[in-house]
Amino acid sequence: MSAQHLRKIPAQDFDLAMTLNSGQVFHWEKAGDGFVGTIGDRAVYVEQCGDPLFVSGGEELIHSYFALDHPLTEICASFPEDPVMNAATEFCRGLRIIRQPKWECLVTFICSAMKQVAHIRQISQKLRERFGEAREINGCVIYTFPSADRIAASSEKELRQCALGYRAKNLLATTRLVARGDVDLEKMSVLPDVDLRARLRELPGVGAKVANCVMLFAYERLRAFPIDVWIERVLREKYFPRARKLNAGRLRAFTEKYFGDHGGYAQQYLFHHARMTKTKTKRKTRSEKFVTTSSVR
DNA sequence: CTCCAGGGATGAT
DNA sequence: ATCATCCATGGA
Repeated sequence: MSAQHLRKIPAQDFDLAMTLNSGQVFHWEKAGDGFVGTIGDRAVYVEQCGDPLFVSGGEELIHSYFALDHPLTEICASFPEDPVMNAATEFCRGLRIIRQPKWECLVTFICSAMKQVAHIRQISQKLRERFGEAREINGCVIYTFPSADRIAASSEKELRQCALGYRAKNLLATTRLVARGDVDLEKMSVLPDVDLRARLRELPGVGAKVANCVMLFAYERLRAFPIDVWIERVLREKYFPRARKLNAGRLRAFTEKYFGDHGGYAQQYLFHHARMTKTKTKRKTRSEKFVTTSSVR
């Protein structure tokens, strides 16, 4: 795309590439010097050169989607002061929690159960290609995220062809609740955190973790603290290095009080930092495993 | 080949 | 309330 067709958006304290690659959204693709993707039913191109963004596809929409109005300095200043949190905050400078469409976010995280980020991207892509609408931008063909009505008109068999596996049944059940109007995701915006979480968890395929992801990434509930295998590993290794009887309830109680009003942001920084700095440990030999496990006793 | 992944539903204690 | 087991699929 030639530069004169792009509009400039100021974007201080924002890292576009890190935000899109931090495991909160899964459909953006590299294109030229930037990324193409959809925001709702709009196709968008975004690239970052220095601080500002250069975009085509609707400046106000993009400004809101990437949450450029979030006071990132204040948010980071609200984090607890400890070495683990400080390292993650330094590493994730410019990473923002974006405002995703609710339906799209809910479906994506129902599909995320026991899946690697790379595979969630594949599932998202297949759902879009099969059920969404094509859009063309910057020489790329991309697809909108399909509506609840469109997915409700499909079958479990069709969904399984998108590599959904056992998640297909839950996704279809939740889709039908939304398509029939039994659940109104937009109206749920007015609910306080506790009630919103409870309502989300009534949906098939939505447990504590997925509910918190949807609250954080689509309902802008910045306290919501999803605990997945990565975060649980960080908490156990870094914050409770020698604790026994550390169950889910105990972890939840700790995270809710320790990480504060922007716990969701803190969680995302810990998550991304842990994933990006993971050391590809050489697989332990049988004898090493024996020494390790026996020394724990 | 094996191991594991941004977990949830279910049933047994 | 808390815990064990099963669930599909594919990347590493």
